[in-house]
Amino acid sequence: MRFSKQRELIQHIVQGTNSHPTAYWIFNKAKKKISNISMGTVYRNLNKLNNDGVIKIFYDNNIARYDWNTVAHDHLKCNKCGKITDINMHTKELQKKVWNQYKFEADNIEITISGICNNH
Amino acid sequence: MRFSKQRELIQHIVQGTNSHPTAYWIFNKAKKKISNISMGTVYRNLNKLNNDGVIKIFYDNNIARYDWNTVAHDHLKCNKCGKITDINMHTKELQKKVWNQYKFEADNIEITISGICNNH
DNA sequence: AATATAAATAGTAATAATTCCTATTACTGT
DNA sequence: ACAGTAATAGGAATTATTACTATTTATATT
Ligand SMILES: [Mn+2]
Ligand SMILES: [Mn+2]
Ligand SMILES: [Zn+2]
Ligand SMILES: [Zn+2]
Repeated sequence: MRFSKQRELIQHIVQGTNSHPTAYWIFNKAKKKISNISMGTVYRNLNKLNNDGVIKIFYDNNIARYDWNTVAHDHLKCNKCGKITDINMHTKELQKKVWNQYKFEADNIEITISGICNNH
Repeated sequence: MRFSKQRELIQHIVQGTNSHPTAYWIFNKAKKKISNISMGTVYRNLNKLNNDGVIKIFYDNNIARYDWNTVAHDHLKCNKCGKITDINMHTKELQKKVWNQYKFEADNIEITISGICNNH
């Protein structure tokens, strides 16, 4: 993979926030440094970085969000303030259970819990 | 809520399959009975039925799927054949854990597990 | 340093998924 | 039967994402 300052910037933006940003948020942030950057470039590079395991993509209802934290973990989403927080459920146990009960070879477990966070 | 034959048909379609269909699949099925039905009508009524607790909506990556089974349960998605199967994890425990550890009031827990099903 | 190459980008068009708008329709009470 | 009104239907609009292509840029080779 060839170097590109666009991809480097996009990676830095994702790695510089805990907010689990959307592509559009990243695009707007990137524009401040590279004013003519395009959405196509943002999406192309986010997917590339995800495929390389540099960042992680996940879906919040029907929109993609990007996460610098590539270690398996889960999320709490507050319905009041929209904040998405990292949590850790031990999914290894679920993985085993699913194999024992359903003979299903799980390679990805996503748990998204929505509700009301401790700020309210 | 006023009666409409469109909504009745949409409800019947969702309740008549275990395939966790998308809006588009439901739309195509509905067209066979009401040829001029529109996507807007399909979405509006699916959301209405979901809000009334008649059916349940969930998201498979970035697209909505609809489920006649309104009792809390989770899903296995096969990456080879695309089949989505119902499973039961005890989310009550997770709910408690999240409250104890993070003081987060969970009102919805969605677990989607992807991998390879026992047909392969 | 100049050149060749192949990959990446910008800009735009296309597609897919969903929501919004407004004329029409159907339930309710007279 | 009729009027009033709120819900509905269909299509237009919006949003999110991907595809296309001429141009630019990084890197390897001379
Ligand atoms: Mn995270
Ligand atoms: Mn189900
Ligand atoms: Zn909150
Ligand atoms: Zn399968």
